[in-house]
Amino acid sequence: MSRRKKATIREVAQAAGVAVGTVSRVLNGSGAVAPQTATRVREAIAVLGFMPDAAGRSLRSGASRAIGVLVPTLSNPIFARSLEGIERAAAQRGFSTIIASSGYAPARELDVVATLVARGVEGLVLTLTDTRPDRIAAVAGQGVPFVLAYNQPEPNAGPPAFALATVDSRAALLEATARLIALGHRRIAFLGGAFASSDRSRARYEGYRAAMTAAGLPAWDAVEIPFDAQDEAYEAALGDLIGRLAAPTALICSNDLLGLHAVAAARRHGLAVPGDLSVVGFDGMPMARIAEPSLATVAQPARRMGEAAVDLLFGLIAGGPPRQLILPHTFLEGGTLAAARADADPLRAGSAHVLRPTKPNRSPR
Amino acid sequence: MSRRKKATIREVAQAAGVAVGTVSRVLNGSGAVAPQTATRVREAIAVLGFMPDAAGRSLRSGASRAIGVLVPTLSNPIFARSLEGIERAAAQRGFSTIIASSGYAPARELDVVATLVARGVEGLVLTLTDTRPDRIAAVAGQGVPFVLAYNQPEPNAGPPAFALATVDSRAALLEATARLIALGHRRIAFLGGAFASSDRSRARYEGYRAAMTAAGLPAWDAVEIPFDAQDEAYEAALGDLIGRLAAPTALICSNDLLGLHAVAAARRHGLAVPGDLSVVGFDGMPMARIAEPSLATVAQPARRMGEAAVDLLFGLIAGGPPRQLILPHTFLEGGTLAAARADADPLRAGSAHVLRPTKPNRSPR
DNA sequence: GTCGTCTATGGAAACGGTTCCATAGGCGGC
DNA sequence: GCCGCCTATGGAACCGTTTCCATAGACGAC
Repeated sequence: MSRRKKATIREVAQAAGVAVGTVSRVLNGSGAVAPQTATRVREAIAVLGFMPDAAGRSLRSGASRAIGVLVPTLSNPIFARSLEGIERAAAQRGFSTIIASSGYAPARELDVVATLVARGVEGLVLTLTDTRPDRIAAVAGQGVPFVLAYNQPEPNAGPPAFALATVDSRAALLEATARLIALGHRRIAFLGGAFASSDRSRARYEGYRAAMTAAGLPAWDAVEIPFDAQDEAYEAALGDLIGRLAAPTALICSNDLLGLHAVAAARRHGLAVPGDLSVVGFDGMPMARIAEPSLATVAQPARRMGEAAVDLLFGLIAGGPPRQLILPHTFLEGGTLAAARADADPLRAGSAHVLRPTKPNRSPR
Repeated sequence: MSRRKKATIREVAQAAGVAVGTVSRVLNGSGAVAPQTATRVREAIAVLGFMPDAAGRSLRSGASRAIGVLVPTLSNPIFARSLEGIERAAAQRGFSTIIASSGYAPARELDVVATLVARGVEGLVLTLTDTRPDRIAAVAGQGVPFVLAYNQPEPNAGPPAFALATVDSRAALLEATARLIALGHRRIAFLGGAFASSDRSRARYEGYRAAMTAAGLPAWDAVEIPFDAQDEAYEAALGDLIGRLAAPTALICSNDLLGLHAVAAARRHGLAVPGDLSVVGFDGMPMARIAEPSLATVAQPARRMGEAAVDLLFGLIAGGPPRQLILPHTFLEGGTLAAARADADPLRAGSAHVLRPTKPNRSPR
């Protein structure tokens, strides 16, 4: 059943008693082939277990039937899920998916893209760490169609110069922050991934800022957390926040992973969530939703985003114009959300902030 | 800076005033090249921004510098993390990673492998859904070196016929089950992924069985959950278990994803974890560890397993014999673990099991 | 019957590299 | 001073496929 050595198109041609060109035509349905001949060829293919070699095909035709994907990391389930959408949508068109990750390192990114291009991918789905115009131009200079996914470059006047599939992070966070304000929160802090590695984090912070400003509240400086942070880093960051004279009563996190870690860190600091601190995330990871308390969050359709990005990409490959797609987000209520306590505001209540013990209740290891 | 059209080796040769063979030699460090000539060639390469085309290279030399990876799903962070290890270890050797997922469908699996092989990958890292000898033979028949990761085929006498990197699921679950028994649990149920799609799930069940039998306790039938299960499926499965006259006081799950869902489902059924039900998972997902209560689990070194699999693979590619590597697992205590309540055993306490209300405490949506 | 058209097919060139073979020149040993 | 070997390099074959061109034969129109 299994062949020792891979059969070539020449062997198939010989077995079927036709020329290699004819086999190729049968394979690709390109030229006219007599039905009877085609059958004979197909039989030979089946008997020999022939599969066309991708390298030979790609070399001659330039069609590798593969797309390249760059994500910052596979450890964040949101990217993993979007990859599932990409992989499925590509496979549906007979395309393979070559995956690479940048590890959130802007410096490696362009090299990785170049490697993918050298592999002959026909298109790229990229989540870049850095989306300044010159970086995007550098990618465009590779001459391969590409779609940005999850990215949130500065909006640009005129027709779009590149394709994009994303949610409107800024608007989503504006909305989420407004919810917290409506719940009576006044001191709302923002915890985000490093701005240098994530335009999403930055866009979300801007949304937060805009909402705070609109409500006449002071926007806090963003607390940036590196993407490879360990538990201790979260704990330290949170300790810094709650140690302040006027500690926040709510915390907005630029993704669910941060949100879950923030909840855990708050707990270790002896804060009740949502009693002492409300927390909101971003992404809508299923695992954050089944946590207790469930994480309030802005859900984005990750899988669909992956599929949409591939759709856009094949539009480009077919010669269409670059389109920018904003997918809908949904605010999900959750157990980490509560109204601000009446006594939470030291200015209003006239009481000084009470410092809590730092780590009274560390959970068992 | 960016080239409109990709340069070829012939253009480089012309620019440097040498033959194409010489450029190739510089590129691969294969033959002897005068330092001065090499410099000239390297300059031409830099000026033209030349990158060798993978298809051409692969076609002639058979060296695609790519490996193929098959995982059941990317949605389980354990595979995503192992992929990070694979990707990194491969990239370190200048290899790209082509990823495909089977979606836990045994039927698709062999096709996917064939597709990867047709792409000319030089090796495969596979997590198969089905590891019966004939399936492994079918993979071996493709003539490409491969390593199984995470898989747990029936042990075989004699020297190993294929390479393997895994933890000893059976031993790990034997140990975990023994821990529960030591905590006084007698009625311990097993919740696993569908056996038909996971030899790990099966091996873990066997470990559980062995431990129960060794302790003179009856082993329960495994409750199998499909891998695409929704919340409702978990709830139903758990409802069935706790609705029994002699309900379990502990639950062993074949992975952390199941474990987290089981904890959530138990909560929705009004059971306290670990008060009414202890839960143990498998994998050591970071997210399960920061949950409250933290999930007791058997941790496996996912990233290292990915790296180890690639090491084994390159051993094979270099012509070495297939090696089988068992990585160490660690039992992690967690908040989902408690001693069995004294009144938990209806036989011993002489009291009938009290049926609890089914869904009194559903968490907010 | 001749011509033109159309279909089915054979055969060869081409894709962009690597690898092998041939060879020119330099150099040391005798 | 000749021979042989070694180094550096040129040039061509080759990998497996697609694509293009040529052609044989069938068939309809006149």
